[in-house]
Amino acid sequence: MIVVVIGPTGIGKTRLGVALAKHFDTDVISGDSVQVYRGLDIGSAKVTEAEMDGVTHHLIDVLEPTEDFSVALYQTMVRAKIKDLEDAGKLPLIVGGTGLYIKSVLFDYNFTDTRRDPEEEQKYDHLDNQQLHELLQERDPKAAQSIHPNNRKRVLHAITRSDKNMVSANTNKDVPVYDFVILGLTMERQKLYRMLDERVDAMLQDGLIDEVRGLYDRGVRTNATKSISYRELYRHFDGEWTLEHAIAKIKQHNRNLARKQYTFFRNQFPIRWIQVDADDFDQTIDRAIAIVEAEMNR
RNA sequence: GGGAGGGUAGCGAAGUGGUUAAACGCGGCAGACUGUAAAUCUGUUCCCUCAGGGUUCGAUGGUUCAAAUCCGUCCCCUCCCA
Repeated sequence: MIVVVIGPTGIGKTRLGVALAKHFDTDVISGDSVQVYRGLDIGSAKVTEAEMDGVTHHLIDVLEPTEDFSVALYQTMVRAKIKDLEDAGKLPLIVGGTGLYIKSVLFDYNFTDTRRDPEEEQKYDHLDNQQLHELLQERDPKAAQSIHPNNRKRVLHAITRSDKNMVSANTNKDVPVYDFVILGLTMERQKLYRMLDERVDAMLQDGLIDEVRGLYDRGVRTNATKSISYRELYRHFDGEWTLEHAIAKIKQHNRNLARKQYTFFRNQFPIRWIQVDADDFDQTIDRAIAIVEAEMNR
């Protein structure tokens, strides 16, 4: 049995995670694609030492921002961690908001095909979206059917995959590989949006600008620095945006992210939703514990 | 007081007599999702609905078969001269 806590950014997953870990005497496995990077702390809303309150957190600070990361790697690392915890007689607890990453762990995703290959993809620069899609239609009709012509990134990936004689044959994404409960945190949209705006102001107070400036000055420009908080301030440092505009964009992007997360969760996971009352979080914790215990006793 | 330019859907902004409920962008909402996922992409967005219907373009009164688009009056905004 695995317990998973998901929910939009800023809703309180971290807090609930720590509470559950303490109650069930276990660790937290992060389900976040940005917090894996060292040095991206304030901007990624990474758990602080104080917030951890003694609870061990895995998959946090495991990579330098210059290192590559991917779903496949995440899946491998987390599955290994789950095994470690199970072997130690502990309840695996995954807490995070990166839907696909978490889904890839719980369901039977096979990342045996190739990863994206930018050099191979360049060979198709001369084709427009429509032509590319037609080419894919010939090579891998099944993939073509499920990918929109305008989604060039995915069309290209499917084509370069077909170049290597690998056809998309993955159909197991709905087959679970573990027994799990997924707790989903939710709250009124407008209220969440307000909290997100306030959280950005708090990050600024905590030194967000210095943190990002440090990465910028080191010349770090990777996928890690394309995440929210970092990419907007980079544009400010590049002279494209005023600080004020960058901050407004950070807030905007956090709201957009929250909405996108809801869409993924709602449609991709069987979820036990818990309505969060920010003024009475203990109630949220109690409800979560009750749901998990009921599941464990089934 | 004199002169010039404006007021268009949540916001910005096209449109300057008919095929315009009104381009486009943003924001909102919804959706897709197997190697950048805090990514990439799609749909939708005046109101009621399936077809279809009902109200719109500062206000009001006109002209016209027909107006966001032309004319009168009024209200508000910006700039310039006094």
